[in-house]
Amino acid sequence: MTDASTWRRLGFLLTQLGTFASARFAERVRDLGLVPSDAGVLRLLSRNPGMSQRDLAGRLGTVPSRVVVLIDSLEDRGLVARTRSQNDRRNHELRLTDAGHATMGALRGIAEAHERELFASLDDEERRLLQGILAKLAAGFGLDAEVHPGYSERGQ
Amino acid sequence: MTDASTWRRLGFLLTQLGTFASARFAERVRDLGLVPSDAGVLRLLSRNPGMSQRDLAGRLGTVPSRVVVLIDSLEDRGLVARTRSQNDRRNHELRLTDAGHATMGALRGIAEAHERELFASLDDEERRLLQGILAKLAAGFGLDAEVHPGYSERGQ
DNA sequence: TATTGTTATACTCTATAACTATA
DNA sequence: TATAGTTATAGAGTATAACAATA
Repeated sequence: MTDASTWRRLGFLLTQLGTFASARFAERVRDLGLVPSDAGVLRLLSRNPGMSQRDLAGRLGTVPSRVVVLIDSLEDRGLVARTRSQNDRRNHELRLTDAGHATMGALRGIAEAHERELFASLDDEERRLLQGILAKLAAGFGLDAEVHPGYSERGQ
Repeated sequence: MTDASTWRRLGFLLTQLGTFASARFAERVRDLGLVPSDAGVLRLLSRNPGMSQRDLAGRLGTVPSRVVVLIDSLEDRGLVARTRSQNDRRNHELRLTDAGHATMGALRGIAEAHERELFASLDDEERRLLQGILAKLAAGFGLDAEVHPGYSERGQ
């Protein structure tokens, strides 16, 4: 049995490191002129081209009116395009533009550099163990493997 | 060498799980009528009674004006008391009231239950490994062992 | 009548700057 | 003149509700 101080420290560490990792990622994407929520939207649209705003809201766990603001901003910067669906003209189909795909490519590079930086102090065995344990925890809590958090309520 | 998809997944998992853990902790402390930032302040004051607001701001990584709001709220609820320092009447010495100590006790119980819930799916060996790896990472990034994140800027 | 997206609006959180009281 | 704390204020992010277009 693990003692109480270790019990306490584990959740604390997870929260601290998760926050640290997010903040560091935010710094990096800012170099691309993006905020973290932009990055998540681009990622989701690159994998699911043609998604409607409503689908996107559902997937991100937020409300449609928030998606309007997110997409307005990305559209203004020429990274995402809205086109009216021909099947149902109420829908907007969302897709990355060419510039959006290019930014998405840069984002992949940034994500990889981010990972390398974060886990540079671990050896291969430690990384493998950490990956296994964190994946087990995430699966247990039903976390969506494609969606970054931070689209609803206030982050804590 | 670990392959690229594993690299990527690790930081992603850390952010997801950290956010999940914070959100779950926020739910639990809400049962005590607190928000997470209250919990961190109570914790710090219980270990450092007599702290000034300026010291607290520095420790939390935020600005003095934010501390005013945090302490106002805790004082209104009778959990923290301000007393003018006799050495330097510009300073407020901050201390938990009796009710504040009682709430702090309840908070310890909640923190422990939180840990048990989060890591229930792991066996002792996995917990030990996770603890070692996370502690190594946190130390490498210079994270303060006593301070929860979330007092500056916006959560991500 | 129901649904998609939009707008208007309000609320919370946080930071900056000006202010007061003490030193 | 400098420092601790406070107040006023402004900005960002997010949600709710009312609305227009389409089904």
